[in-house]
Amino acid sequence: MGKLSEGDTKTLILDAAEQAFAELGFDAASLRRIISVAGVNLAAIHYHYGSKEALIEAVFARRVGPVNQARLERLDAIERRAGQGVLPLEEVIEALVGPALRLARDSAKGPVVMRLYGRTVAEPGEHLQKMLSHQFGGVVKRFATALQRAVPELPRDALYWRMQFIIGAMGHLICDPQRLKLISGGLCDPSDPNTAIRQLVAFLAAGMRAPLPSKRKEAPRKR
Amino acid sequence: MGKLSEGDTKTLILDAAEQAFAELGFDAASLRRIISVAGVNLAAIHYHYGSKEALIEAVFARRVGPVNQARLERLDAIERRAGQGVLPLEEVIEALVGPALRLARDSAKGPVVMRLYGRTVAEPGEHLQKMLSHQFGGVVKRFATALQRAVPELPRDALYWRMQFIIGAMGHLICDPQRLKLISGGLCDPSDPNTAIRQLVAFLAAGMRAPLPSKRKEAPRKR
DNA sequence: CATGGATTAAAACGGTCGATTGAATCGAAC
DNA sequence: GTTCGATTCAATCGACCGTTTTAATCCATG
Repeated sequence: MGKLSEGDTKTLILDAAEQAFAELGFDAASLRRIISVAGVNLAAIHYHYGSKEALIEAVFARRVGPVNQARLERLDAIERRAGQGVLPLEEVIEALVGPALRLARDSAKGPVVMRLYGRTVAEPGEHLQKMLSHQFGGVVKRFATALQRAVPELPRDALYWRMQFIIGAMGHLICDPQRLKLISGGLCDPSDPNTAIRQLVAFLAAGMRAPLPSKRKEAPRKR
Repeated sequence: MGKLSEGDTKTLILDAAEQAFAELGFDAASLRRIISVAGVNLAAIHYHYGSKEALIEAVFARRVGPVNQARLERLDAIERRAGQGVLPLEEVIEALVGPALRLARDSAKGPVVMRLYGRTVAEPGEHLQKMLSHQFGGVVKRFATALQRAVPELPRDALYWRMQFIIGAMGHLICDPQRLKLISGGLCDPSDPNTAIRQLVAFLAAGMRAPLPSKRKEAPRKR
């Protein structure tokens, strides 16, 4: 039972794969590049993981598992504290976006992990999408009911629309932090998770509390 | 001077490539699949476009150009109407997200175009990112100043943070409309651009008007 | 030291990719 | 009707991909 973790081939592969996937994307990152960075043999990947798809899943699960667990634990605490009453909206949103954004600070990997994490959402391919549904399905369901309890007067269709907006804003911030620094002229530093979380939670909570859009005025196109 | 447009090889390639890129992603969509759908020869792609990269750029530019033009025209009209006063926030946001979301209705292609359009944001690769900066740089700058004029009391750093959230929410909605229908159990129909725009604008406008996040309470992690 | 399962190493397999070549075909101008 | 540039075609190139195979090496156990 190898309990060796430093220099362990399996972990070396995982680290190099994570780096390569985040930098180049899942398709463009070849196994040969990964093994050259990891300093191991090509066949080791298939020996330890079986296939490239399984390697992708392993890389993904290592990071997403703890994040989703942290999300659910925070949500548990919030619900326990609130009892039967309404849930505090800001805290629910923070439980959803906080652990993901904080991943950049907790891990020595830094922005690399963020890009990997956010990129998967937009990636095509049946395999990745199945994996996403499997990994996030439960979390999405739990937070849907939690958000409903946080803004009880919100109709269900608007709730789902706004959840989609939350996921999009969070995912884009996670996926591409460099663009923010670029367009802001260096004014905003996306690698600081505390500022990012504060700004994001304030924005999203206000969005969740927005009055319902008026039904009419749907096609005022010139004529 | 070929003014023939129906059955034109160049256009056939462009249409098939757009379809394939949207469905499979830029890397996974091979030129051989594109030519088999278009019913043309493999060499025709290189004859008319020179390379796969150039083809991607052509596919992208055909759709993004008109969208960005529509955005700027709408913004021009808003600024003209407002004179020196503050700009109406909802209309500025609608000018930014409306043309992109409406692309699905205006084009016969439907959701295919949406997925292509949104996917590029999250894609890695130096070439695509250069292209993005070139295509969107001006639009981002224009809308940054316009949004500043719409919420004058907002500090500049918060403005850029919130612009990033706007782009993320819009991009995710454009990129992956199916997930919304899935998680909402069919309650929300993302292919209806009017509803999508109404919901998105209401959410984003409220987010832009959100009070500034409090500075403290930044690390209450257990200890 | 000998042994046998676990791990690593080197080499090759079949396949697909983007790109290129050179000949065949088309179509308008003379 | 011939000519010539524009376009299409089949065939192929070299490179790289993920995967597999087979042999060498390690290492705890008897």
